[in-house]
Order: sequence, then C-alpha cells, then structure tokens
Amino acid sequence: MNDKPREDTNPAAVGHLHIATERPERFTHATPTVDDVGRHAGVSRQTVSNVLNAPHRVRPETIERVRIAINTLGYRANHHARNLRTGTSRAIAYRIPPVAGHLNSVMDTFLHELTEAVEAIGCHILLFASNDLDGEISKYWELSAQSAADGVVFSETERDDRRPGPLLERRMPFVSFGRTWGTQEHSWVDVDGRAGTRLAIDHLLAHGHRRFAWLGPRNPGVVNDEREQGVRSTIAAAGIPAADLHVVSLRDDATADRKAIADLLDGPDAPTAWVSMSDLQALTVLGELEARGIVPGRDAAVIGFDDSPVAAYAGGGLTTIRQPITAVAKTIAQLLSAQFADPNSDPQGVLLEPELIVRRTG
Amino acid sequence: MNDKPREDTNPAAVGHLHIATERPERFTHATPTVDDVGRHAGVSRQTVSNVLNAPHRVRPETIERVRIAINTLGYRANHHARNLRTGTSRAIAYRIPPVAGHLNSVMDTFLHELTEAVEAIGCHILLFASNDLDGEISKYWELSAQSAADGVVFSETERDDRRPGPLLERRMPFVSFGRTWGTQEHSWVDVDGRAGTRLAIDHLLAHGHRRFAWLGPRNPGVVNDEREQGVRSTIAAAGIPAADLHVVSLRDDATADRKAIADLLDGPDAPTAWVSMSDLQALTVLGELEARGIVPGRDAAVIGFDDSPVAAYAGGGLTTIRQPITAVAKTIAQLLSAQFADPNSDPQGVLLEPELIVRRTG
DNA sequence: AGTAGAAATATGATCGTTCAAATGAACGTT
DNA sequence: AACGTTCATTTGAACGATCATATTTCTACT
Repeated sequence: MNDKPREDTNPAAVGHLHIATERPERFTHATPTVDDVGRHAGVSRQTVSNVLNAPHRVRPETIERVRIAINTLGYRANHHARNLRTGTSRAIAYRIPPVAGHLNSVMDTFLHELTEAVEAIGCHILLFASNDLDGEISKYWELSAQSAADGVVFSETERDDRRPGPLLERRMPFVSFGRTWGTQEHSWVDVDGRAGTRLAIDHLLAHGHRRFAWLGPRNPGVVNDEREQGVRSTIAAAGIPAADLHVVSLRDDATADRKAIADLLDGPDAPTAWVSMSDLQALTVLGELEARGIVPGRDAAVIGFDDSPVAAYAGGGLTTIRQPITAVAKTIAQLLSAQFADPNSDPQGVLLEPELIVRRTG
Repeated sequence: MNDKPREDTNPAAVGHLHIATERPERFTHATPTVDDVGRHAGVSRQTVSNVLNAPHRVRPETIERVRIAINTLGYRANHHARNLRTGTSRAIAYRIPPVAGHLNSVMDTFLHELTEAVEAIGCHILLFASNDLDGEISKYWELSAQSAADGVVFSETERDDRRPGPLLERRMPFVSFGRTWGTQEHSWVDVDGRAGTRLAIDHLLAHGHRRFAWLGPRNPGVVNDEREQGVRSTIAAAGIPAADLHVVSLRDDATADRKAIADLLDGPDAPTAWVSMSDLQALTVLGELEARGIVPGRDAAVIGFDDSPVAAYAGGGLTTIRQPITAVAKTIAQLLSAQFADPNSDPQGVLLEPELIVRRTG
C-alpha cells in the first residue's frame, strides 16, 4: 500500500529519466545549501550568496569566514536554483554537425576550442543533434522557451542562412561561425578565405612558381568563391595570365580526383604549384607527384587547407593554410558575452586572418 | 537613487554572465507557465503537470484540452524549475578529448552518436574541457555537487583508470567507453579488438595470404595488446609460424613510418597482408606498395582500422575494421538509463563486435 | 556625545515546477 | 439509497538560490 504511488508513477516515466523516490539513496554526501554554509559561518543565507556573487558588499573577515565554511562543507551552488531565480542558464547551445562526409577536422577542433572559450565566460556547451534545418531551428525555439540555453552558436553557414531570423525574433543571443550573407544583421566570426589563398600564392610566387592549380569543391559555394578569388586576384596582380591557373573540381571520390590531377600533371604546361581546399586532397597530389619522381618542396609545391592532423603527419609535413580556430572560438565567446551584458548592443562581425604553416611541401 | 542597487551589483558580475535587470527586454514573447496553461484550459497547475509527466492520471478529454492550451500558448516546461524540484538535471557530462595528436576520427563520431543516443533517453550532453586527469575528476565532483549532471560518460580509458573510484564514491551514474581493467566494478561498453583483428586475418587467410604485418603503436597499451593478440592467435590457429608475422611500431612521424614499411617491403619475405591500427598509416602502406608497382587488392592486401572518412575516400577504398560506434553510444545510453532507474542496479559490461568493411585494398 | 549616512548583514518574497496530501466526482455493490 | 472505492483534480509546501527591502552596525562629522 505504501509503494502504491510509486507504482502509479513509474509507467509514466518510461523513456524518461526517473530517479527513485528515496532521495537520500543517491546523495550519500548530503549536499549543503546556502543556509547550511551560513549557519556554519554564523551568517545568513544572503551573506553567503553575496560572498559568491558580490563580494565587495561583504567585510573581508566575513568573506574569509564564509569561504572557510564553504570549503569545509564542500559547498557548490545548485545550478538549477540559481538559474531559476536569475532566469539564465549559463549554457550555450551548439548543434553538433552530422558526421557523414566531413572530411575535415576543423569542426572537431572548433568544438573543442569553443568548449574552452565559453568556460572562460562562465558558460558551458549544451550539445544537440538534428537531422535537418527545421529541426535545428525548432530546437532553438524550444531551448529558449525552456530557458535551457542563454545563447546559441552555429557553424556551417550558407548563403541566406535561415537561422538568424528566428533567433533574432526570439531575441536569443547568438554568434555564427561563418558569415550568412543575408539581409539581417547579426554577430559573426569568420576566417578570411581570400587572405588565406593570397598568403599561399604570394609564398609560391616568392619561390618562383608561375603555373598554378586550385583544387576546389565540386559544388562551389561562397566559401570556395572567396578562396578562389584570392588565388585569381593574387596571380593577376603578379602579372601572370589567367590561363596559367588550372582549376580542378574535386569529387568525393579519390580515384576520380587522382585521375584529374594526373591528367593535369601529364598534360602540357603542368602546374608546379598546387593549392587545395583541403589537406586530404593535397595528399593525393603529393602521391601523384612522387609517382613521377617530382619532389614536393623542390620541383613542385603543394599547399593544403586547414592544418588537419594528417597535414603534420603525412608526406614529411604538408604546408597548409591554417584557420585560427582558437581565436575564432575566443572571439565568439566574447561576442556572446557582449550580448549577455547588453541585449541591445549592436551586432558585430569579425573577420580573422588565416596563417600559412610552411612545412616541407611548399 | 533608483538605479543605485543596479550600479552596486554590476561590478560584481564582471566576468560572469549578467542579464540586464529589466527582464521583459529579453523576453519579447512572454514565457507562459503551468499556471497560464492551466488558466487557459480551465484546470489547475498540477493537472497540466500531470498531462506532461503522468498522463494516465488525467482524463482523455482533459488531456486534449490541456494539450491545445499548451500548443496555443507555446508552452515548454522550464528546465530549471523542474530540475530544481526533482533533483535531476537530465544532463550527461562528457569531457571533450584534447585535440592534439588524435589522428583518428573515432572520438568525433562517438560524440555525435552519443549526443543522439542520450537524446533518446531524454537527456543532453554537457561538454567540458580539462587539461589533466585531476581537473577532470574534480569537475565530476563539482558537477555532482551543483547537481548540474545526472551522469557521466568518459572515454579513452587506460589500465587502472583513476576515474571510476571518485564517481562510484559520489554515487554518480557513469558508463565508460572502454574497459578500465581495474578492481572496481562499473558499467562499461567496449569493442572487442581481438575479434576485430581476427576478422581481418581470417579474411586475409581466405584470400591466400601467408605473410603478415601488424602495424601497432609505438607505446603499446591494453588496446593494442588485445588487437595484436587477435592477429597472433588467428595466425597460429592457421598453422602459420609466428616468424611470418612482422610487427612494426609506428611513430607519430610519417617519414619514419614510411621508412619502416619500405624496409620491410624491400627485405626478404616481404609481407603481402598488412593490418594497421589506424587508417591513416594504412594509407602510407598503400603509397609504398604503389611505388613498387604492387597493386593493393590483387598482389597485396591492406586493412586499416576505424573506418575513418579517409578510408572511404582514399586509395580507391580502403578495407578497414569498423568499430560499431552507433551501437556503443546506444548501449551506453541504455546502461545510464538503467542506473537512473535503479541506482543500486548491478554494473554491467558490454563487449561489442567490430565489423570488417571490405573495399578494394584487401 | 549625538546623529546622519553609509556599510554590512538579515528577512521575506519569489522564480516555475513537482511532490504530498486533500478534496471532489464517478461508480459499482449490497 | 447509502456507502466505500477508485479515479480525477486541486491545494499547500517545498526545491535552493537571488532579489528587494528592512534592519542592524559602523563611521564620520558637528
């Protein structure tokens, strides 16, 4: 008869998280509250709270006494109570990009750096998955309604991205990694792709190269456009005819890519300087060069993109264009922080410069 | 005089998240509460709560009425209020592994799959970063004290891992991806490395190979021991002398690795069947084979590990041993769920079988 | 010494939800 | 028709923190 209500409740909890009713079971070490700490230090709740949130209001000796009590009892503020009262969550939502077909490691590095960067502003990352864009957008709505997240970061932007609209409407602070090239203003951080390829080409020009190849994606987007334009404009500025630049459209198929590269190498006026949109495909170029006895770094140059782990590992060190991911993450955290401090602050866009990591291949 | 208290509070909030005091500013769409929904549907708070958490207690018509009110008002339960009351957080903490030097993509895939898997049990992933093991452990303590996480998942286990101890002591539910080979019992999910290499070797034997190479890490650990043992025992079972197995210790240096592989290839009785601890190094083998006119998949076989994106892309398709990461994540979520339901349930270890993905190279 | 004003600390109310217990409605049984 | 049961719904209390405000203590000045 006594456990009737529990019996009654359990079926409803199927598929949900359900903690057994006897709470003491789980909390071997009773979790102390502000009251406990206050009692121990001979002060009130609020003074303890002030020590944590507004220490300038409290007399130094009192602070010391409270601090000791906190350490003795091992007190930590309950997140939910605090967040409920203050209406914040100190959480930043991020949709983890789907795994399928991302050949670059930038997003993984970014997530790591972002986690560290938001910790510096007293927040943490709340991850969620979503199959489509609509799911992602409605998730933002939901998180906002549940006050489960104070801010949002999203990546893999596209032209006229649909995400800023709903977020702005909900007045949910957010920063995108990547421009959205839309009409609505919002904060973003991005890497200057044009500057990246310009760095690479300038470097190659300085080493005497005159015949170039740009390996871009099969379906070019805004990102590729900028990078390719950086290649073109730098070459043009050096007085080299546009015909001396070959553009290869890569596929997701190594055999096809390899053949395209081989054809170019075996054709007339083969390029000696190769710049690729990604490290992995640069490795394919290396393979083809070596197969022909052409030594990368001496007879030819190959430059990749992203400085992924393979770049440092393979081919005796691949020269590559590194995106400043740490700086991107830190800047995003700062822009978020600014929006938290003043929800009406003006949106800000920050374009960061990539860096050329010179190794052996170029 | 009116804004004095605000002036007084702000400095304390430096470096913290501080939401401006006028709350209506941020919440354009006023966030409805259970009371609002109840009023709209002509029922009480609690009935709304019951519709959400224990619908079997509520009359169908009432449920319908409340559901309509919920949709009309766009109500979503406030996470913090709920969590405060129930003492749960529906969050699972995961330390995002450091980026430096992880050449495999398994961890990234795992994080994605884990995010999806815990969503299925009504939870989300709370990410944190930490430089060392002590930081990680004290973070677990902190999250538990703040009741910021209900459970923990950790990966990259090592022999006699120090993490289970404190977590067990705190009675914090957790599941590790990887065995810890320690004395304390706890739930874990792992992939049977021995079975993986056995699959590979059996496949190679069936294709007539008799001279093998195993590419293992420079500093072998428990993971490699198992995999290598799978290679050895399977070879032995086929009646092949142990001398026909060459073991290469890979370094984090492609040039050195390439040379070690080349030496083996150019030596007497060169192996025709290569199994590598990672896809990336398998690619190096492919390169060396091709440089000698040996066609992988015909004259020789190369099998990688992990089925990373490079495997499908490169070399016309690398045969590889795939770890069932989706199943790992799902199993972890289930084991966590079991611990939530009954904190005293017995710990459980699950060993999953890898799969051989046969492509062109073997 | 007395007092105004500031500084330090304490008290009551509140955030939005669920729990526990109480009340009210519906139902079958004798 | 009265009654005990079960079902449906409501009410008061609590989770643990911070806000707003009240109270006490200290400091400086006349």
